[in-house]
Amino acid sequence: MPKDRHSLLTNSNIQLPIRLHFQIEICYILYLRLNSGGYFLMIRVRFAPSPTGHLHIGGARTALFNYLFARHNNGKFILRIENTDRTRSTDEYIETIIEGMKWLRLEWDEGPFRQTDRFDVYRNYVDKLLKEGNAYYCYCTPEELEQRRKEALAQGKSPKYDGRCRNLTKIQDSRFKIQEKNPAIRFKMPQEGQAVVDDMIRGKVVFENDQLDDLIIMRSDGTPTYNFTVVVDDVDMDITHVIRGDDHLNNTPKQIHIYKALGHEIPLFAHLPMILGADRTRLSKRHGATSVMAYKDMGYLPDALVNYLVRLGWSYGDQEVFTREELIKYFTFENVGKAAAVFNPEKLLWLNSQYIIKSNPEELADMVMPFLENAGIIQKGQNIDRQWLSKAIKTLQERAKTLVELASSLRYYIAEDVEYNEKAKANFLNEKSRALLSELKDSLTPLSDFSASSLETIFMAIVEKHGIKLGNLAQPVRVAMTGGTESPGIFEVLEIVGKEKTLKRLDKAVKAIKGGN
RNA sequence: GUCCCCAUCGUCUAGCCCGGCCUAGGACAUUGCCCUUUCAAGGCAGUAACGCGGGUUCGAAUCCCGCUGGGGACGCCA
Repeated sequence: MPKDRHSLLTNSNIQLPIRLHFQIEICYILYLRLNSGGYFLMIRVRFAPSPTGHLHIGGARTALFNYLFARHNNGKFILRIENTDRTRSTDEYIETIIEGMKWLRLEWDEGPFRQTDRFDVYRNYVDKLLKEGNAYYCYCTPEELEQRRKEALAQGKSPKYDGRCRNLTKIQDSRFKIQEKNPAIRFKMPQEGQAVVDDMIRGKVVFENDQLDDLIIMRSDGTPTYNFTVVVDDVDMDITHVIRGDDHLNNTPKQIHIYKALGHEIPLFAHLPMILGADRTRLSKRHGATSVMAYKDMGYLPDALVNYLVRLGWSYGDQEVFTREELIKYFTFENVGKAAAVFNPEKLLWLNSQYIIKSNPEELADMVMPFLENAGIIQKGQNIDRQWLSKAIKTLQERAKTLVELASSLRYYIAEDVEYNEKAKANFLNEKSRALLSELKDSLTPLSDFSASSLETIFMAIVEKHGIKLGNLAQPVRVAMTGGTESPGIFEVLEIVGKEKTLKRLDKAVKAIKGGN
């Protein structure tokens, strides 16, 4: 296996078109297969969230692309928790992130690893850099640095670190140590030449090294920082492809130099375009729900959310709806776009309705239970005939866009009684319909086969007898049965509600009209 | 201020690499019609986009340059 697989990709100094670049990458993989006696590159990717908040839409999309890329290539997907910021990271957030990943079925192969468990590893690498002259102690205080940054910005200058501790003499250094100043440790960034990021989405992105500053890799309290730990972990975990948000593109040249200082080959990168809110700024709480679990609570199906998220930046011709298997089969970075995407809740809602239509009623019955409890339609632990519930759900599938809506429509099937919508009552429960409702009730009373088809026969007989349209009978019945004017076909509704409750509700409607007048 | 990224309907996108099959396709939303016991679902039709300016070329959404616009990054955050 060649030591520097990257040289194959970076030797050419022309700007490669992306797709050509891609072909080279594929050739490279084939090359490995051919030249390594059956061994071929095992793709290893990771999702590395910081537990300073819930799993949000953007993070979930990043996780999803990592997952799909790994599965498509029979590689490994690793979950790593980046919690070196101990002041903001919490275990609760670690749990909710894991919960979100599980809900979306983004199964990982290794981990979750926590960076806080790996501090000795980072310490070793820091010592190595220090010993080899690639890092140095910095005695500037955060306050001083903040002050200088402000000044530079005010003067319209770059807020880059001025490097004043970079070349301290041994004497100066030990003088500071005697003063018991706790130093941070900075990485010595090359100041000449360029760093080239090899990106699967954007091609080669060139940065001038003199733009880069000596970043802090270890805080004065001895904890390591992100740009350092991310490289150490990716090296340690043999990550071959770093797939993450666009907002990290600017960090990448710095990380590349750390890879080099560590003597490790550089992975391939994929910087995904951002997800924006309706105002085209970075998606945040201001734009509505951003946490994945909030969508669960709003009655979205995980597969619908996954399907929506994948289409933010990725496409496969004109296809909109994908099974998980199709996603894995079709996913490549060749079809990932470069432009940021606006999160559109309406399209997500449409996809969700499509997924509800496609689902088995039995599956929906399971999924809707918590929502029924939440809405107080059934009590916790209350027994409910699943077969009957599935039948009821079947009539509602194409009418409910979320599980919340589904639960709420289920109310008139399950509850003992219904409450009338005022407008519906005024429009349909009147003197004219009273006789029809009463007649229907009488016709239904002796009926033993309470099925939709035999109910239809009875309805049609009444309609014909009076020379009216079916709607003239159906709408008042609908109000009597559901309290409102919208429902599945009236015969199905009656069949599912059942004879006993149907008669009761018809009776109540007739009485309501009498009482009302 | 500096650096980086991006640019097709209101939104997600196809087409761009390899210029002509583009009178720019699909989807969401929206409007109208059909179906219909209501509401949906479904079907059909409509409105709607290559940011601007220069090149290159017989020919540019597609290649090149500039501009404009948008986004992101510049932490002892990740």
